[in-house]
Amino acid sequence: MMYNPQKIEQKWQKIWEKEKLVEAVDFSKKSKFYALVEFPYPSGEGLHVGHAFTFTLMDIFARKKRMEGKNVLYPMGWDAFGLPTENYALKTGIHPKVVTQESTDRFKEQMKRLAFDYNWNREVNTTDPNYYKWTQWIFEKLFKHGLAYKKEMDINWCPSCKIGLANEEVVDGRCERCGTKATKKKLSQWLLKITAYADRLADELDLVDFPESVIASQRSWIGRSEGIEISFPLSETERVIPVFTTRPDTLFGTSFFVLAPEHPQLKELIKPEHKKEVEKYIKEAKEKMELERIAETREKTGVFTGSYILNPLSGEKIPIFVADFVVMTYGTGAIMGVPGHDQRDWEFAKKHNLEIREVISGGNIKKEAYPGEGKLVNSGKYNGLFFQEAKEKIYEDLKEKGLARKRIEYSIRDWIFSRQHYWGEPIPMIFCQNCAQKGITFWDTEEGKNFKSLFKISEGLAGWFPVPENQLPVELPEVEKYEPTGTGKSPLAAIKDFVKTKCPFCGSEALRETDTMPNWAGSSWYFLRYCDPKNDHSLADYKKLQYWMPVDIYLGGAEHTTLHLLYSRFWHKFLNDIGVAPGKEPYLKRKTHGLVLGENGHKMSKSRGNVITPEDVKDLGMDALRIYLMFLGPYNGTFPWSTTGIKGVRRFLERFWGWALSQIERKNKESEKEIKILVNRLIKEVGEDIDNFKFNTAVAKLMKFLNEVKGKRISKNDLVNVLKVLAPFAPYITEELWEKLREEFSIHKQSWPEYDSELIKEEKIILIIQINGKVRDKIGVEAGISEKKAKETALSSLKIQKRIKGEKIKKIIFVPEKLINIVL
RNA sequence: GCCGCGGUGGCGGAACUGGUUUACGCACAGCACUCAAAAUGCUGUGGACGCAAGUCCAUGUGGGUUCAAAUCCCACCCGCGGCACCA
Repeated sequence: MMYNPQKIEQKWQKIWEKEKLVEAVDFSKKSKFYALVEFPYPSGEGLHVGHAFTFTLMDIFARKKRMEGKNVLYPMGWDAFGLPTENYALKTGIHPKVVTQESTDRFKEQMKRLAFDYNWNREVNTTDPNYYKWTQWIFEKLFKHGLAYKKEMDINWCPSCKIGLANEEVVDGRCERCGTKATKKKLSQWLLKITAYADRLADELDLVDFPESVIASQRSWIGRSEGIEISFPLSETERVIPVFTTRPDTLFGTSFFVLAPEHPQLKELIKPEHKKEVEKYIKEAKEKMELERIAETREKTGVFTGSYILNPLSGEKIPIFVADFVVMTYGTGAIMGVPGHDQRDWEFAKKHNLEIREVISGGNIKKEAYPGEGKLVNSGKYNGLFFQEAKEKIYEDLKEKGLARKRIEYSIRDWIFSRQHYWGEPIPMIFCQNCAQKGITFWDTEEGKNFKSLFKISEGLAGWFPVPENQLPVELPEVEKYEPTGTGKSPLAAIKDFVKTKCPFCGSEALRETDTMPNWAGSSWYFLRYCDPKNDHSLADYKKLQYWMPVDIYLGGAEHTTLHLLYSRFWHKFLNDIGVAPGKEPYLKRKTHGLVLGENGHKMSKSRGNVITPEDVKDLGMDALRIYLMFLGPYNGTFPWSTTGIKGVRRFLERFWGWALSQIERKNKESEKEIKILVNRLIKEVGEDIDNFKFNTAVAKLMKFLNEVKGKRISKNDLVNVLKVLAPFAPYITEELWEKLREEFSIHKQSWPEYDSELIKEEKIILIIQINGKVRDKIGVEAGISEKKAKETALSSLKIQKRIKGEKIKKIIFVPEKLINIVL
């Protein structure tokens, strides 16, 4: 009988649909396992083999866990808010809701064809009002707890998409999506105080099993830096200007002082004779900023203000400059210039002929700044101290004078949460002009007064009220035009019925917020919703969350290590703080998957025309596709697609099919011992490979096994075990052969076979005989051979005798079960 | 510049708790089947020299540790990813 994968696929897909295989059962006594793979954005083009790669990895892993008897939660859903859908709607006039429905239907059908065995009864969709009701609910909680605030600010703006961008969405100064150069625009934006969780987001990475690279990326994104704030007294007034430094030990090396062009105290320090020059510089710096001053040459420009500041310990008079290499967004917007021990300061000093003073010995400061360690010199009473010690001492002395305090700086910024688009969750807030004028905030209302906020409430929120919870969700209204207005307002602003509402506090006319949330919002908590996807009363039942959470293994893309992963950890920690989600961390273990490139080695994209979809290889069969994708290489690698490669896998399945059928016909009673050993080893090794995410070598072992047993007889029992081991990889062919064996439906409800550990013990080993570490002979010997016997065997080898003739044996090294090395 | 990961045949990759380098597959070559081709099967395939048995050399480069290094250490080169006037 010919192997006809398409026929088999159609047959079993129908049966699996009707007769459910395995469900995830809430509160089952079996031990739970939560296997999660990042849910996709259902693009109009459908699923390609890159998606298939990722999903197959987890599908095999989850199937194995089920076979091991675990109660596996293995869900799928749709991260469906987003620009492409909106853009498509813009072009065609079809409602994004309709487009999304079509796309998700298509994805789902493709996933079913690929035999991804998800718990479809737990499907979630971020664009479903019953889902985003809770996304909005979380936002309101963030607001009430002081973690959401509004701020007039310069935001990154994409002139092409006409949308505000988060810092994370600007890559090399360009819009992450369309590549247009980002500009700045002043808009009033909602921000989330992720900075309040910066320490925990960094520290609690110790609690989870994430790849080293992910931890490093997250820590560097958070960018914690511990230092002190030193106040420098101005020479002419009583006032001080603080700086942030991690190197107080270099204080005596300060030969200049720099303020950022935007520094609030700058104006009063400009002396009349420098006014023209300084104001010109500030103006230029501002313009430069708009043209991205980062990308420009890093020449250390700057001008003298005419004013001086005093070294807080030595009293030395220090000139104050303004320079744009100092930025207002980090530290205090002012620095102490220590050219001897900071490269940027060194360059600035060179350019402006300022003194470069050595205060830490060990480098050659004539050539370059020395940022390393050493003893203090030229530092008065601190001379001779090691820099670490000096840090402490100087800090103590400054603190005594009230001129220093410990300070931690982060490079992470608060999360800009407003988007000026239609296809996103409406931010559920109402602005009341009447209350705003009276300075009334949510926390002045009856509800607000009784509300215990976990964090300090930001100012400037007068007149802003969350939509009462019983009115959630704030549904997206129908609109005629999806175009962003380009004025900085979302298309929702044009819908009067939507915008006009009543103030929940005073009842007078009020306006709804018309911005929507970024597409990171819905994905920041979806893993919780899978645990209880249809709950109307809460985002998920706490008991169910306690049962299923945390996610045991989370597979996702490298592009999400600093954004999605950080945002969702932040939300989870917050939800834990307010008692609606258990556990400090949502994900126990994170794995980063690789990428399948087009056949030409470039990233698959419609515009490059190198996209391969499952449909393109349907003749070869989905089992072949699954196995081929696993066989490409390690799960985290990047590989070009190869059509000849997948044909090789198809040949393997073809041979397997033929071999298995002939075994079924023959009805062998017993396998030879040698075959039994091979089967038992296969069970062990493939099982371990799956556990270790080594799917490529698991496939290699299956292929090797077939090569070794081809043409040989195997008992039914052994064949059954081989099928079970192959089943997670190739669900269709194994189900079909299972049926031919007249076994009870379905192979996918079976448990993972056990192996006989006695049987697979090696009886014979190949003893490697080396001379001076080079392999000179290999002899088959019994396992567990003694050192004495091994030596005898080695020395009796003719090849060895020839080589050691006339030489003196210095020593012989024996490694049990492995080798013997004769040193001459 | 800093942080993380990597560099093994013509290609994707195995082997990394130090102990047979190149598993498995692709590609290629020869043979069989065929009028022929495709498909399939069998055999071969790291490099150099050799008719051969065989010998020597090979895991980015250069050193080191060790009886023994793809694996550990040092320096350097290259590639990928992240961060970056961060004070």
